[in-house]
Formats: sequence, C-alpha cells, structure tokens
Amino acid sequence: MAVAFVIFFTHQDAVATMSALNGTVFDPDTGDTLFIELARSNSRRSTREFGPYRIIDKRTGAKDKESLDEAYTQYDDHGLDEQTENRSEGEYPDSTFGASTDQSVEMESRKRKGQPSSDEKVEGERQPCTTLFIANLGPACSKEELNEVLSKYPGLQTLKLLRKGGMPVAFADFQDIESSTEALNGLQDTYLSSSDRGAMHVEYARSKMRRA
DNA sequence: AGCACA
Repeated sequence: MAVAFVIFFTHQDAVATMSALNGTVFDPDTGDTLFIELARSNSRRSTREFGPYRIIDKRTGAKDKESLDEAYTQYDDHGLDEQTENRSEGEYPDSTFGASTDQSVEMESRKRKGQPSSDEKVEGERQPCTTLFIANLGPACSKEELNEVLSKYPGLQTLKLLRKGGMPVAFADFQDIESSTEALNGLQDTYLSSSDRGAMHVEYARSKMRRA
C-alpha cells in the first residue's frame, strides 16, 4: 500500500481537498478508493520551497515504511530552517513521522536530557555578538540611567532606547564580543533603580547593530 | 517574552 503526503498552503485548502477527494475510486479495476486524513504533524519545508508544488518520491524499491522513513530523513536534512518556520512550540507533536530513524531518535533522547545536539541551537542562548538586547525595563527607564549602568563596562559604543509599542527595550553596541560578553554577564539579572518590575534581561541581539 | 537601526 502506497502512502503519500501532500502539503497545502493553508489548513483550509487541505481540509477542502480532503473532503472532496476522500473515497474517490482511483482504480476502476479493483474498486480501490482513496483514504485521506490530516497528517499527524506538518511536513517540514524550507522557505525556499514556496511556489510551484514539488513531487518528492524517493522510494528505492525497499518496503514502503523504510523508504518513506528514508525519504523523510533526506527531506529533513534539506535546507531546513527552524527559525523561519511559522510554527509555535507545542503546536505539533514532538515526534514527526520520520522520528524512527537512528539520527532523530538520538536527537529526541538528547532533547529529553536537555543537551543540545549538533544541528540544534541551544534554547534561549544566542550566538555571541557585539550588540546586546536589553528587555524587562520599566516604563520609567531613561536612556541616561541605562547609559550610566552600561558605561561601567568598557567598550560601550552606541546605546539606543526604543519606546515604541509596549515596554521599552534597548540595544547596546560594544567594541567587541569580549566587551559585550562582560557587560552581559555583569548586568544580567541586575536591577535599575527606575524599575517597577524584575531585573533587566540581557541577551545577545539577534543582529548586530548597524552604525550609520 | 519582548529584537531596531540601515
């Protein structure tokens, strides 16, 4: 029995197509009908693959289950970009269809032990960078106050305080990663006198600050 | 958890 996975752009499209095609006789000789249901987890695809649909059929003559696992393993290895995926944690079950390959089983067990695997970023930690992102600032926080605290650390170059939207956040750029790391470690979980909440939260910024 | 500027 062959198995196929089809990706749709929207959930609605998938459901509509499913109800339209379910039960369709596709082999007039045997009277076999299509059986369609929503997959247990989404196919994972890279953003590069948008546009015309692609057919992926990597069966090598092995039995269906094994060949599908193999196809999924290759598919997963191809250009997967977790960050650009519009997926929130827990929206889908942790185990995908391909989770029975040795590699993903190994990854699953590492996840449970809280260890990063080779091709997985450490949760909550970002790539070191000269720019720091500072959050959990109170509404009364001023640029002057922040500057006072930040300039205790050598190498501070630029400080920006953003107040648009909700609570203010700040970006602080340092001379080099050594300096920004010193400041990050020193300032993490420390309090500003203006704060009406918890301590500052400092991380490496997602992207380095661009100087004019 | 919240990440802009060019």
